[in-house]
Amino acid sequence: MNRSTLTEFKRKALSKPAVDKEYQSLSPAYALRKKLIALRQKAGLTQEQIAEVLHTKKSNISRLENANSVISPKLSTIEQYADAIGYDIEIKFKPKNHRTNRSIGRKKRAD
Amino acid sequence: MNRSTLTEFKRKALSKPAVDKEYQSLSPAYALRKKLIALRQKAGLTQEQIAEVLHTKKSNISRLENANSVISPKLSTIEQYADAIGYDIEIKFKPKNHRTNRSIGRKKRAD
DNA sequence: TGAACAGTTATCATATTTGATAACTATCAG
DNA sequence: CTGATAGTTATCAAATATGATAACTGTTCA
Repeated sequence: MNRSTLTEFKRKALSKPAVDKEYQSLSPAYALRKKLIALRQKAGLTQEQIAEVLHTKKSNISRLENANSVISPKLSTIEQYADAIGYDIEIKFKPKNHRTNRSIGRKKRAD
Repeated sequence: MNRSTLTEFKRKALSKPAVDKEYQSLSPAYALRKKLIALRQKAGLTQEQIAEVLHTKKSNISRLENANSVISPKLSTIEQYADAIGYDIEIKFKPKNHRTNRSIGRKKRAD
């Protein structure tokens, strides 16, 4: 119970490693969560406020936004979230063999 | 080889009541299914072929594509379907009050 | 007519998401 | 420190999507 300056010490000691960086940016699920968070903050809303609009709880909003959760949300859930922050959604399909071929990895010598 | 899938498609499309014409085109779920069907046929695949790739059954593919079903598919399901026909997906967010400013409504003086 | 093909629909079991609650960390301000 | 705010995580029950099977319609072709 008694933690005076120790608390401040610990909070800095344990910071999140930047493990997931470029990797998951390819995953639509990951990209989605980043967008959700960005748009919500841009709208100046808290998770709790969104939860209220959607008649649910903030913990559920957190789960939706958080990449740690391994859930794949329903389309309607994404839709509702988007609606709460004032957006419509659209699902775009882009051909897989779209070679952007541009500075994706380190260069490899073509032999 | 293209027996009459196109014919069938058209028949279905045209037999839809006019009610869900302009209406549901606003629904992402509806737009999605239309895209799924269109892209699959463009890829020259049958529901059964897609089912095979995804290790499932054609009835499930039908359910996914068919607007009659009131299900809201998971993001991962859409992803897998897209993958089977050679596409990646991306979810786009567009502001609800998107003033395209272009002949949508009458102009009003912004004072 | 009949067989093969493509898609639909119904049903059930299983898997997964979602909702609700509660406890927790962390930050900020008095 | 205390309280308030924002977000996270765990857990369980309830809701819903998905998988599998089977029966069905409609089309095409011989």
